[in-house]
Amino acid sequence: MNTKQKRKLDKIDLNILRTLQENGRISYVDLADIVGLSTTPCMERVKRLEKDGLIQGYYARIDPQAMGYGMLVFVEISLSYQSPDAFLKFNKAVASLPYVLECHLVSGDADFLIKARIADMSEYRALLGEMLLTLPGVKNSKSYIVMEEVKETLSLPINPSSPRG
Amino acid sequence: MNTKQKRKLDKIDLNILRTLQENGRISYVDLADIVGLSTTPCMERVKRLEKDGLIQGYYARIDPQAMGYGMLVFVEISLSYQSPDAFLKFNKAVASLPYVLECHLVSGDADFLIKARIADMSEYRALLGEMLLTLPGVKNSKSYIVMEEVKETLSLPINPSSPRG
DNA sequence: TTTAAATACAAAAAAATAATCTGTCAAAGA
DNA sequence: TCTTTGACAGATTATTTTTTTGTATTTAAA
Repeated sequence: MNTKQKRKLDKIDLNILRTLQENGRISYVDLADIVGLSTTPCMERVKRLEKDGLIQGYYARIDPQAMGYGMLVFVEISLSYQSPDAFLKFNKAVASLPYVLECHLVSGDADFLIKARIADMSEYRALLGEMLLTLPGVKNSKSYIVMEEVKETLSLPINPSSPRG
Repeated sequence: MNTKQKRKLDKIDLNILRTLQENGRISYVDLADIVGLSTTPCMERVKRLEKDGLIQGYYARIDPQAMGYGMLVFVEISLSYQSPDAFLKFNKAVASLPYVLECHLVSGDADFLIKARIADMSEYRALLGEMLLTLPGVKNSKSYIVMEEVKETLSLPINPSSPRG
């Protein structure tokens, strides 16, 4: 197993996670202050949380608009054959597409749900026509073009009762 | 305007953004080394990129599974009335729901597309029945339950030709 | 063309933080 | 009780961040 937690997460650990989740570049000094520890044990906890895989990485969020990705779109994809091999091939192909930020295998009407950022309509057409629809085994697609991003966050609700699993 | 770029982004800026996007906690010393500057101008650039809104924040990614959010679901929501007021009310209500990580106003069959993480089926039922479907003006919904997360990243493709806008 | 102002940079110095080390305390088990 | 283990604070050292200083280059005005 990858996520082996030898020790249970206590309130302080959850506080650390909650804080880093919102402020990934906070100093250990400030973090220690927030969670009520001195820096040494605070840092030890962070390192352990990283090692145990609870903290999966630190990322800066870059303004998509400013990078020329003014358009956000979700695309449903259905495959002709739902064989394991077809799924595997599709997975591999789609994961390497740079515009594709997310791809999920879903139950329901479609087979895959893809989230992609592109510059504009012409790039969207290119993405769909030249990249997605030409992937192995694709039958059809349906797109949801985002008109307004109401909410977008990575932050999970972390409170004293988490984790609940 | 919020994203006022007084200066155009050069190759070094893009390199900084690309690096921070993947490693949000890198030190300025190391970052400067990567982009080929000394620490002072490197840090000045980062500060400016933050001030100008190109860097929107730094975030640690926490393992959802370990936090008790083993289930990922996308929910399409249609409203009965597509009035601006109805949208506004729905926006406000859904943005405050903790399980909802994303909510987008979309064109296409549905009105909103929501991404939510919950613990399990019973929490999903509660989310749908007690939170989403009781929001003002909701007509109906359709869910895509994620069986496998093929790809999930925040990283935009940033190369020397970006931004292209 | 020359001068002045602005910008970007490197290098050095100061301040702050990260990382390591040491010792104490408390809990768990022999 | 004694020992071991784990978590912690405080001190120390190493490293990084931040500020300061000075230089080179560019831009705009004289």
